[in-house]
Amino acid sequence: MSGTWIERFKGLRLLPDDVREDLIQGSKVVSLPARTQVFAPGQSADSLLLLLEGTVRVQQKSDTGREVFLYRVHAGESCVLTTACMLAFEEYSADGIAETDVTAVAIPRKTFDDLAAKSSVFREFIFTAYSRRITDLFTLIDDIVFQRMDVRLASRLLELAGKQDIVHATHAMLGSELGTAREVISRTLAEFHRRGWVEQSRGEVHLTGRDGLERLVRSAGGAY
Amino acid sequence: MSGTWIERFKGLRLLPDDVREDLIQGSKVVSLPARTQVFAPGQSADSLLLLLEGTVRVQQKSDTGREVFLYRVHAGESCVLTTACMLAFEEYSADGIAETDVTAVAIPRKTFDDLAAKSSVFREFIFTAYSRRITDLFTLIDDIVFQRMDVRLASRLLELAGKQDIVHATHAMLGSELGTAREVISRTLAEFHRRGWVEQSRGEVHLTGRDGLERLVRSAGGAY
DNA sequence: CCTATAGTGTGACCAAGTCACCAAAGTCTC
DNA sequence: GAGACTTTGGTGACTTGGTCACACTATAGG
Repeated sequence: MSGTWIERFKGLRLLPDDVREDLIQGSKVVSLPARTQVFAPGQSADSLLLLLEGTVRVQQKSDTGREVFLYRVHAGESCVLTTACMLAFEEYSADGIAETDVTAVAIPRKTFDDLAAKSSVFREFIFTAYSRRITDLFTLIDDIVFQRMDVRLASRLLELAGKQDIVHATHAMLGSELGTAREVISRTLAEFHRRGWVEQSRGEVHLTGRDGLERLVRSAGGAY
Repeated sequence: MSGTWIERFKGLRLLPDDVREDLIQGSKVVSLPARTQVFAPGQSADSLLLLLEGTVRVQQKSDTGREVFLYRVHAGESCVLTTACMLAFEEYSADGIAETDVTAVAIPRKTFDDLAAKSSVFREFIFTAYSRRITDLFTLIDDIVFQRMDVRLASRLLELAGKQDIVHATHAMLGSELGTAREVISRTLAEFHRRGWVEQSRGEVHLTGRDGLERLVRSAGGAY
């Protein structure tokens, strides 16, 4: 009973065998191509998704037509907030878009409720996922309110680059990630360039001075 | 079995009798004086609170020492986020303060988990509460990012005034509610005064032209 | 009364969002 | 390849909002 997708989720490894069986039987693995709308406001979700591969971008459309980036779901995480909706029979206000090709486990409402009743390990898994997401939202709010844009941009660039030294994103995309205007990104990147921290070309940013960016982030007590 | 506090929570009225009994036996009603710290970061919560009387203000302390107001829990609602922490064994990053004298039902972890296993009605109650809170947070983020301060202040004044025409709060308090500086509140209120919408005195704001405020809020597609 | 303190008012300045453009780099079509 | 169109990035002028410094005023407590 090892080698199933369950092993990929730390919180589920401790599930007793019979519950595992239920979970595997009662759910199915699905694939979605990049740029699919995974869920949308006004469309009541009927499954909880656990991501196996790819990333999903969750954002909120404002009344004014603009969008705020809320968070990104990575492989090994779950779209908990879909659950919120699923269980609360409430309409969702955020929408999710597959950023890459995605494979995920879809747990339908019925299976979910059965497992929540049956297994305390499963309950804990769900609540931990919630908790983490909510904490992230708190951090996001904090950032938006108190953190300077240059610090937030530096931090996000480092995050998006990962181990590489390049970020593939237009200024407009970066602006939407941080909930700010493209112009602000352009100006801030120009400043970073002046300081020798980045080189730019169309649609990409090369990090040529990570340490500068890192120092900036640290100096502000940032999260990364 | 009517006339207990359970009746005050819509989502719990449908609980079967045996579960009600468990809930009442396994929890207790507590009272807290105004300004008590209900929960704090770094102090792992051991009960879920359902508010019977009073209000609790939930805010997040920033690294930089300032605070962001997150939301207010009213009578008939629950401190769900405490739950997140409680169940996830994670440390909480927000803190809650009783704004008034408060009475609440405290459900310890053990009871909570038993009920979650036993009753689908209880599970739905919990998830609905979560869902509502998360949606509120989304709306908050949206407001912070896209809404003008004058609209937000007008909206908040109307909300705080309720059916009365007076708000008891200093400029500093209003500033902290909206995550902005006292000076901004002073200036905006001065503007509202010039337009004949409010009169001010020390520690209070009289709404003398609700319609003006309401028009401002509506004109921006506001939430109220 | 006098003084401390909490609450409020204001001006100068800076950071960031908005608006209106323009310029440069890629794409498509013929 | 030439020309038209689209996407992306750059820039200046202006507005809003946050920060800092400091002055003024009401009120509570001696």
